[in-house]
Amino acid sequence: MDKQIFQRHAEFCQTLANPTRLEILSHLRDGEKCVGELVALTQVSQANISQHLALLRSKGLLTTRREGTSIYYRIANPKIIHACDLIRQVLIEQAAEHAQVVGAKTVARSRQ
Amino acid sequence: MDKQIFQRHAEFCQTLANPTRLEILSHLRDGEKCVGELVALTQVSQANISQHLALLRSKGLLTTRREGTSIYYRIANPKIIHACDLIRQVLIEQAAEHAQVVGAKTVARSRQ
DNA sequence: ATACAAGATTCGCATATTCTAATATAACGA
DNA sequence: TCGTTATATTAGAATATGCGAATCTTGTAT
Repeated sequence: MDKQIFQRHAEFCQTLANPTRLEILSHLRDGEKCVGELVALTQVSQANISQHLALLRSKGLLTTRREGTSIYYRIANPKIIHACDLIRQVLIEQAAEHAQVVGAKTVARSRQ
Repeated sequence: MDKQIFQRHAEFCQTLANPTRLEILSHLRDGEKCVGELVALTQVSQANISQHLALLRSKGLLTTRREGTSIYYRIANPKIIHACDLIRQVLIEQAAEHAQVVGAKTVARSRQ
């Protein structure tokens, strides 16, 4: 089997496996933003935002553009957004299923 | 902003962020398999496969069925597969883009 | 009851990730 | 050139993750 692809796939998922990075992607979904804007939007420290941006850039998820002293980041490939949306959907479905199960159990308990 | 959703989304991605777990999901994509089969298919130690299966189950990605002493695992929600496929696609596109860039650079270099 | 086979769990170590604090760099204006 | 603003980088501590080795559970057959 080709373990290589699973390795790279895992690394990609690892890149998405951080709430701050997901929030950054979410803020960039409808257009580029500079670092300062992202800091303000997320309320996360500048250093930390910068670290996450560097990581996302190094993994090819973001690209940059300089304008004066500001650096604007934007999403490199719109499919990244689609992938995030799809995962979000699974998440919502799972939550719904879980609620159903909990609900069923509660009903069962109330009938005992 | 609702950080909660980013947190849960990140945890979900974290669950997918391991090559062995992705390989397990890949093997289960067309039907359930028991632990021993997965061990044989992946060539990973039984203890480790079991650990990964437990994690995937605890996160709601897999469900189980017992048959004698064997326990069969299967994917809980087919959308999980779709999400994996979409990420795989992004991965492939990125690889293609990267190859293009590298190719362009090589051409440029050869023209110097 | 005993033995065996299939899985699960626990422990401990090695490695990876994330964050904060401090510092560095780069562009710009006076 | 100097100061200021925007961003990047580094170091180090805290926490999380992944894995092998050993052990435990459970089901089944004798």
